[in-house]
Amino acid sequence: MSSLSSRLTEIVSDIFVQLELPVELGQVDVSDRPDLAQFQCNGAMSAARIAKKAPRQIAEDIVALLRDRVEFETVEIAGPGFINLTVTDAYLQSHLQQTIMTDRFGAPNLGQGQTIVLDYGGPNLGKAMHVGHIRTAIIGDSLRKILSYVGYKTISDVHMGDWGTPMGMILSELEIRYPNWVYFDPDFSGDYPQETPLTIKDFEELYPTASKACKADPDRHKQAQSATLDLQNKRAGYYVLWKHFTNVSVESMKENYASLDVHFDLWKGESDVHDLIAPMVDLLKEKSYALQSEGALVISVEQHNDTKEIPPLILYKKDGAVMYGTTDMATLVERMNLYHPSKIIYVADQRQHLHFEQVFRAVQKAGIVPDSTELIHAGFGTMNGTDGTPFKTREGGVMKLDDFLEMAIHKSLEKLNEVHAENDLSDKEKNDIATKIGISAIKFADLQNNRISDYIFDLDRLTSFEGKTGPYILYQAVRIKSLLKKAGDHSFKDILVSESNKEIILLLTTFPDVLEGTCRNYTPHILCDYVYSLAQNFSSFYNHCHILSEGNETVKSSHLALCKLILDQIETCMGLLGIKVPERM
RNA sequence: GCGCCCUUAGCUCAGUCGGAUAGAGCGUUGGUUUCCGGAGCCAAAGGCCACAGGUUCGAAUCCUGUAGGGCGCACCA
Repeated sequence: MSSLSSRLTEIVSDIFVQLELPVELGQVDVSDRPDLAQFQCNGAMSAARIAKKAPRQIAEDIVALLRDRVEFETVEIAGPGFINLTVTDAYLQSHLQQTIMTDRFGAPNLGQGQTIVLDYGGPNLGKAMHVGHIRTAIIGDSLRKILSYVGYKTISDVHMGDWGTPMGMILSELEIRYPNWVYFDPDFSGDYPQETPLTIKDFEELYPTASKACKADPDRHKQAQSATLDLQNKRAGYYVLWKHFTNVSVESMKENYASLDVHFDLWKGESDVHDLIAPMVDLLKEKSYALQSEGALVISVEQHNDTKEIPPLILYKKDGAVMYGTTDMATLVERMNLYHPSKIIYVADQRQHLHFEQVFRAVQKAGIVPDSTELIHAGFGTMNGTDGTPFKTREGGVMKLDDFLEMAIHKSLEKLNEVHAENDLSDKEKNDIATKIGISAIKFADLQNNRISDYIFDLDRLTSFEGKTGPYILYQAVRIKSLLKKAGDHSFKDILVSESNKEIILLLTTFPDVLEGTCRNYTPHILCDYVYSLAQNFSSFYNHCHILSEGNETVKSSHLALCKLILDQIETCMGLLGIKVPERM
């Protein structure tokens, strides 16, 4: 770690050790009271109990040893025993140049090359993607980028829902509608048609109709379950037809994810691990973990110190079909074999928490995943509308993902036409910029919330361009780009610390801490907060300090170098959030 | 019934390992442009951190209880 506060922590910790106090009490943080000092250490107060001395006395002892250090401008004690620290401008400047102005802004290497598998897609085959799929994609893809940046090798998997009951619902629905299709003729033995009988349009209506019918009629539901089982047993006609709609569906998903600018390394699904299920279950039977219960084959996941009842995970339903718990387990068999990851992170709705707990316990019990691999459910809140109930469009339906994106982009385009009324941008440029702005608004609005709390899907807020938004940050970055262009050729060298830029330089030195904090609980909102502060600080600096008219060449060059550094930081942070910065806007 | 999560400004949310005067954005009110891009900047008003106890030198943060809300609990994902 090479943030400035972590450097100071090293210095102060040494002194705590010298005084035979616990090393961790030497923790130095950015001050809560910038009017008093830049940094603070609260350890003297905690040490009082251990050392059985007055906190102020301990603070005095520590401060006596700190005063000689060249790093500090002032070292003071305040209140009950806060140690307030302010560094010299020279030290601040050298730290800036030696760590923050290096290739990755002092980013810590947390991953050390270890592998992390991320699972953040989960779209269902045969269903049009809607706004409900947006959170996992945005959060997951951002985590992928952030974790790669701090030294992990990441592998992301879209993990499609392609093997469960919804598949049987669609197949049975088609069989009811088109009983004469060859796919449904059990005696058919020739070659099935190469051409798909279905288009993506068909799916918009097909699944909702089938799902509704199954809910209303138990017999219809049984039919769907039986079709699911037949598919899982790879009944020829079903399987071929399923392949057709897999292809159609995946193509459309790829378009959706491409317009969101979300990437996956693997396009796997539940069905891909089908052949691993039987051997896995055999092994579980051998170890006596798989047991018959109420007609189903289950694995118990209770533990003796449980404070609650936790139901067993069902491996095979009584009709012999598998559910997603089983495919999730088998997927872990595959992931362990192929990648040996140190962590596997599932970015999925918090409502699935119990499911993941069951799966995690089951694979740990079965020895499929060793203790050395951490399994994490990074859950996020339920998506509600502004009235606090599950989100619906004004017409009461689900909002399709591409319609939503289109809305945001369209709104950006309108704003762009206002600003660039003189039409010095081509339509293509405008569309490109509007896309970047619209996507930035959506992604930033989503990521800036702590992922665990429920999510208010507020269209106006998600596509707003003012205040704490993606477009605001883009705007600041674009202003810097414009400024640097106007300044002409420059070699960026030293950044001189002065009163006008000290605050922003101090902020820049916290970047390594920000990354560390973001990765601690997989919460990109911490990074959002940082990049927003940075943009805000820049904007303030920009308004108070006229750069191009600066007469002193050294000062001007320093300002420009700082602007360049801030721009690079903003672009990097936004990149980690999955947001691209345009040249103009 | 059991369990998990939540409750912070009018609204939407931050608040990391317990630290000093709890912060943003929106909204409201006022100011700001002969000058680098005003999607901006400066400022003000706005808080019983749901409530009640407890632990602590110190609690929005930890513990217990209460109220309100959300969610989950065997063949859906």
